[in-house]
Amino acid sequence: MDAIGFGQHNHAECIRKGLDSVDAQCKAAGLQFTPVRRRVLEMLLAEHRAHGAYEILDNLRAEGLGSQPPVSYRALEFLVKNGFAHKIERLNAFIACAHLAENHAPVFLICRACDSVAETYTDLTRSVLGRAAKTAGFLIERTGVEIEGICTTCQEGSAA
Amino acid sequence: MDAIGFGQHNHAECIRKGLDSVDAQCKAAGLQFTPVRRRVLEMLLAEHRAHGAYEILDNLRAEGLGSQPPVSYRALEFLVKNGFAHKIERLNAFIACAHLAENHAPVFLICRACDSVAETYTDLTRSVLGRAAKTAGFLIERTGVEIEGICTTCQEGSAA
DNA sequence: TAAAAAATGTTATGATATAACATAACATAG
DNA sequence: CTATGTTATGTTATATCATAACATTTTTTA
Repeated sequence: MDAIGFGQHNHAECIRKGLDSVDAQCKAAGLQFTPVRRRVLEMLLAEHRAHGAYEILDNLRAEGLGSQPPVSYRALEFLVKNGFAHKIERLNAFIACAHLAENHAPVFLICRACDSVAETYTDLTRSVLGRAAKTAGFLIERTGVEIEGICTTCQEGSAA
Repeated sequence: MDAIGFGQHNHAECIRKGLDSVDAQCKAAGLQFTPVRRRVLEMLLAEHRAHGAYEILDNLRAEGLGSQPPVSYRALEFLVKNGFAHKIERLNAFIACAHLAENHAPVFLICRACDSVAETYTDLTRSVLGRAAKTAGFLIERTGVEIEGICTTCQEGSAA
């Protein structure tokens, strides 16, 4: 139920901070952080792994917050659109943003052994990628970098 | 029917070279480059954009080469597994590899206006991404970099 | 408080993908 | 050249992921 992200941390704190931060950002931007949206973000924050839309929906249903697919998809869309969550395309699943506040080009490290997902980021304009795009005269609007492999914890596990 | 990739080029030549190269690689590796697999690769090579599995299937069906989803998915899986094609996760679609031969960490530039996809690449170990992963002690196995935006051609178009 | 805008509820369906098992083609050792 | 294992194909059925469309409710704002 822990050792994720990758690395130990005070997870309750991590959830609270995430919710508080989004709460504040929504107030500032005049966005409605409704019960369903808040609860979905809370579910995503609960674990540093990607959650499928139907998994989220099952939870919402159990709590009487919604029962049909559009409910979870809408909440997730809201979170993604406003930068509070990201979609991991490779997994068709969603994860809470780990770098709220900063404007960033997210990079995901996906462990195929334990399914945990860590988020780091890169300054795209200064990276190899940015230069490559520039050379091609390509106007970058959005980026997704997904790296699949084995996290530190799982490497240790198999080495034992 | 052209001006893709991004940039003009002899496209018939481009298709022939792709098929020949894969043909040779399969022979060398003892892989069966069967009619269905060859035809699917040819379809992918025909245009520098991503093709959905069902679009491929429709074509195969029209040619009497297969009629059920597993047919196209299997051929695509073969091509992807052996590095002859890539899956663009963001589009749930497939594209012929533009850098056969070289061992590369592909980077896709996806134009949301004309749907063309250009493939470039990065040396992952030396890039920002590689360093980020290294810091986290993450063992990289596969990478996918997808950049969405507007290609040169389409920028010119809207500026006119 | 009326009108507009945003969010939610609900039905239905579309789009993507694979499990599972039967059959056929191919490879190669005897 | 044929038995055996392996790889590829055919086919049915179903799992999984996602959204269009429209009715209703809530919230915002004029």
